[in-house]
Amino acid sequence: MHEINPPQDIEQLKQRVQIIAGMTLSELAVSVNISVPDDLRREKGWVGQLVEKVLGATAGNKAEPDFINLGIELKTLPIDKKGRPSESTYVCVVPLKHTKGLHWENSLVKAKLNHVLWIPVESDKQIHLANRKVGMGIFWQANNETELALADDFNEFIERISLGEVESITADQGNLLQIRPKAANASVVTQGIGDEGQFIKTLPRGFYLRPAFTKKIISDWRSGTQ
DNA sequence: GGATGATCATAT
DNA sequence: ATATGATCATCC
Repeated sequence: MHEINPPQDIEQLKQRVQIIAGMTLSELAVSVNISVPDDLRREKGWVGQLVEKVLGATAGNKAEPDFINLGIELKTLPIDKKGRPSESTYVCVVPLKHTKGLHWENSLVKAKLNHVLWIPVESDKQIHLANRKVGMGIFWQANNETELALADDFNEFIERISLGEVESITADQGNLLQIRPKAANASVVTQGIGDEGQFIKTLPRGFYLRPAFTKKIISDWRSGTQ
């Protein structure tokens, strides 16, 4: 089985997206010669990594959009039996130091969310993982209003982090974005800024998109208003 | 049932 | 330790 090359242009990516729409995860797994786990408990990123391979995304852990030549970020979106996103969407790690001069315009969050390819995937646990189907992919870009709202959230978070308030940020903050732990476990530490400006050891955090936000993305798409 | 905080696998 | 891919587990 050969590797699937990155799509050369967005048209080629759109073709691939159309081909996989309606297929099961089992069918996709066969096409790239990997096996389907019994469940996701020990392989939480399996669906995302499968779709990456199938669409020819550059596998890896680089802090940049998946299709770097197209400026497009790939995200699978778990969809429950009611047709709504069942989980939040991880965006990227939260910078906890070197926040000086960091703002929305030069942020990784903006770079990744500039253009997103959402691939809906059934997440209902009553459907065996292998039999869950992929939906029609959605190419999405924020409108001006949405981008301003994202920027507001982002800038407020960065301000608090700069002020040494990282440890008092909870998932309640933010309208579209939120900050939550992002680590193998609660004992992992990274360097951050403390309340007196000193370096501290703290839990790594990630930016996530709230389910209510991704829900609106797909409902807008379905109603054709985009 | 939904949201928050915790966690799992893998690569570098 | 840091980044990617996320979902799990528990509490309300």
